[in-house]
Amino acid sequence: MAKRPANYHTRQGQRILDYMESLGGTHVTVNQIARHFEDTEEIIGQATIYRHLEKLAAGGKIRKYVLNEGKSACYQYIDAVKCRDHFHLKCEICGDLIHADCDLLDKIEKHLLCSHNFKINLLKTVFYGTCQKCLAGGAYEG
Amino acid sequence: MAKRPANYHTRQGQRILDYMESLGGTHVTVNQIARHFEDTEEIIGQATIYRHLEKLAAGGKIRKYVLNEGKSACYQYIDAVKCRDHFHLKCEICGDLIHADCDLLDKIEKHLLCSHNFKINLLKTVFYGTCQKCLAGGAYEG
DNA sequence: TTGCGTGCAAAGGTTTTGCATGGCA
DNA sequence: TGCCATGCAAAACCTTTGCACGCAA
Repeated sequence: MAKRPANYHTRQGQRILDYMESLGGTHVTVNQIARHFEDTEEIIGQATIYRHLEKLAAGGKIRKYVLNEGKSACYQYIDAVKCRDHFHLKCEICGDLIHADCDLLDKIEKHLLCSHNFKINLLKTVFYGTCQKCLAGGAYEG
Repeated sequence: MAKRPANYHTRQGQRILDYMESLGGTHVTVNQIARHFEDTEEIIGQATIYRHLEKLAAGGKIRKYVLNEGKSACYQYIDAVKCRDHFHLKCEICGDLIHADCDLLDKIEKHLLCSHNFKINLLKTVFYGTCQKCLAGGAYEG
């Protein structure tokens, strides 16, 4: 009954995944991705990029971030295996992604499950805030 | 140099503030607010609602949540007395947004700040996962 | 009277969707 | 061959902005 997408292997899907991997963890917007393929003269429609990013994010290959409200979302390649058991802190100012690995996580996970009956998905959950550097530096853009 | 708005007292501004207060801390979107005034046959333009919400948020009367990039923001009246923070649990299956209000939040907040030097932004952070209903029912919509 | 606040409509931007076609399995 | 994926364009969506008029001070 659950309609499962076939997930064909296509040139476009491969190119997009390759590109995300090649960035080594840097985040990019859809616009930047689109421009990249324009530059390399690969024709990949914007809708296709969106569709693939959505799939990749759902599958845990990449992660989607929303740094500015009206602005476009950012996507970043992650290692789904390594990132399964720690949580992620995304700095809204510098954009850094911090992989936090500590036992608070267990507590949160258990508490949400026991007290709120909520099973958290760590692949998708991101804590937004301000990182050490930006807290200290007090670097505010105009 | 800072151009300070005069902040006239107007019917619209009062009505919007009244309405936000009357909700007692519940979230609403701009759309819900607009519909409310349509229902009560108060003519208040959408732009006016946005402008007032922005002012109220800037003045600390209400709080703005940006939970999803393309989706509309949520606004919540802040009661000076019971100005409780809470966190958000978003069910990936049914889409429900749960407002969880418990003291685990304080622990998380403090821990992230003390141990990870990370100041979490609760207005933006959302915990993704599976809610009680969907865990139990296993109800998948086609 | 002054000039801010308002309402309407249009613009701006990002993301989604419809549909005919092409490509993967 | 069947069906998904693609590309193009248009639509949908939220939010901001421009402008003339009304209303608070």
